Amino acid sequence: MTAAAAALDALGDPTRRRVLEVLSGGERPAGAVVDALREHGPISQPAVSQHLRVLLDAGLVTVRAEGTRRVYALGAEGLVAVREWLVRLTDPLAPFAQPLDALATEVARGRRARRPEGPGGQARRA
Amino acid sequence: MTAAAAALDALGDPTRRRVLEVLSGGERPAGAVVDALREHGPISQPAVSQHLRVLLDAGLVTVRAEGTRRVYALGAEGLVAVREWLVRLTDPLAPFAQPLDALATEVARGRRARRPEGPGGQARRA
DNA sequence: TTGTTCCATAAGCACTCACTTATGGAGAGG
DNA sequence: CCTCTCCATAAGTGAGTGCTTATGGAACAA
Repeated sequence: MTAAAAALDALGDPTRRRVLEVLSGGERPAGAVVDALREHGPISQPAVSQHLRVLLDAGLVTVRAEGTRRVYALGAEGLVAVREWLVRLTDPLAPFAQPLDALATEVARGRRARRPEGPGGQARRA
Repeated sequence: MTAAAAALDALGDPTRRRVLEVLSGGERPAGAVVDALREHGPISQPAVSQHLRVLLDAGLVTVRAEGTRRVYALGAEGLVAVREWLVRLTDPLAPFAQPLDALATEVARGRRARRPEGPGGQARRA
């Protein structure tokens, strides 16, 4: 939910997406990410560091200290949140996963389509 | 690719995400989208129209003219592009989908090459 | 015709945010 | 100790963009 929001906000930036694509090749220290990004165009080390911070806060990457290096890797938490948000959008049944029987009943019963009515017509809707 | 980039850029805005969530309940004319968004806070009709345009360009929604109304619905094109981008990130084999035979060969050869024995052998490399 | 509804576009503005340079802390080694 | 490498943070700046109000076109009704 709000995790998906943070992740999708982070994915809104093309440079951050490229960082993730770099990390999809395996974990790398921050410096290696900088080098990889520089093959697509000039960018400063602090810029990459700031992007990594945003991705970290969004759960899209993880960090591990190794000596003087900070090794980054793809983070399942954020990626799963995005995937679930997408599924929820597409799959109309997902929000009703709990009362599954009630939903099935409604679907079976339901083909007599009713259009929303006019004045005062707030129909019974489960 | 660039379709995923456009879609992810569009998904970077919270208001646009809410538009998609509204449309996940079924297709709606633009005015109904405005009404739905207003339940979360004040917003102008042009603002929603501009967001719908961005979503349309990104393939995340489709439009259909119906009389004087413009009926919007979720667009598969953009959503699929995002899903595939996510899969490509996570699945390390995806980039090698083309030379599938070569990959299979490599896998088979790897198994043949190392025939570790007994209980003690733990070395497992990917 | 006139009037009304629905919606997109134009123009302008404020604010976010991605970038830069400068700086300093933490670890490894001489 | 000192030095070098690696990296994060601070501070400031410019461009992008999401918002607003104003406007007009298109379809339908009277």
